[in-house]
Amino acid sequence: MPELPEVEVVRAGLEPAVTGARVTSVTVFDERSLRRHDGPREDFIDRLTGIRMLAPERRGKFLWIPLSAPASALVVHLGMSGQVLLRDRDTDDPRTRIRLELEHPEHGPLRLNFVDQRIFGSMAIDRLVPTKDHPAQSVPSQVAHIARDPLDEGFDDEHFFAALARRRTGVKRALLDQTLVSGIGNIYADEALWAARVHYNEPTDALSRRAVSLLSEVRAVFARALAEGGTSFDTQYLQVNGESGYFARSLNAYGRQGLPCPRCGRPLVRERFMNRGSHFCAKCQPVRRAA
DNA sequence: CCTCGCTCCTGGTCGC
DNA sequence: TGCGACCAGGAGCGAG
Repeated sequence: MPELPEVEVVRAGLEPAVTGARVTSVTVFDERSLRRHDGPREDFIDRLTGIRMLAPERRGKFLWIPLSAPASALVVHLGMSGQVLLRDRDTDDPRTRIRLELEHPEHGPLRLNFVDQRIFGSMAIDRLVPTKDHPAQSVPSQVAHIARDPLDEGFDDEHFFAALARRRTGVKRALLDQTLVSGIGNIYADEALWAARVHYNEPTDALSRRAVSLLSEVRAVFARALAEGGTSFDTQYLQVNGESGYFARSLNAYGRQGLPCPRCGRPLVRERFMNRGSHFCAKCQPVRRAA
């Protein structure tokens, strides 16, 4: 499941390939992948064809490529199973929903396949709007309600702690709320909670200072995943061009139910929560109640 | 305004 | 061998 680190690897891998490239043709194989586009497929195709792409940007799990048409961008969300694959002109991929043919001034012709098995992801053309807290920056309108992510220079730690404490809910639900803090999905939420020794359903207003270590662990988990994703151009290109699209992770809690906790040895537990799995150590992450 | 549950989706896997 | 049930979960939406 692509969360912030995976999306960032895609963004970085796309950057050298698409920046300055011109879109020569667009094919929409499945209109459901345009669910978030405001208009029919013809509108999407018309607005993209012939346009030039600028350097890709990201906030949380949202990725967008600003376009030469003023104040507009191609917004990409990978959803559960989305991939953006850079190919040569002759290569196709199963379950390609949208295809862009590009012409790059240096790299020549390039094919960009948007592949998505479960069609939770999407592409859309959207307008860019200034951000509230930093009007010199702009983001797509459909990203404007998303909070900054913890790797964003503009992320305000104290503001986050205050907003977290005001919530009347469990901490994992809060971590997954992209309007509070963006980029965290189910896997890295479980990993950060395990590292900070916090139970997933602990009330946010009971965290107190452990919220500080929780945010710190979120950043550490992201940093490790990014390090695994590689930072060289070649590695990034392989990710974007690769078969799976996602790099292998070393996980301590997620998906490890029944296996020993790497910290205390007690078998890890998996419970259903919010219609998905929560993986944790019942000893290291005991249930606590509000103070 | 806030919280929470439902819905969208497909393909791999499992059990009968 | 075939087929139905189940499972994975990000994000938007509407109910309360």
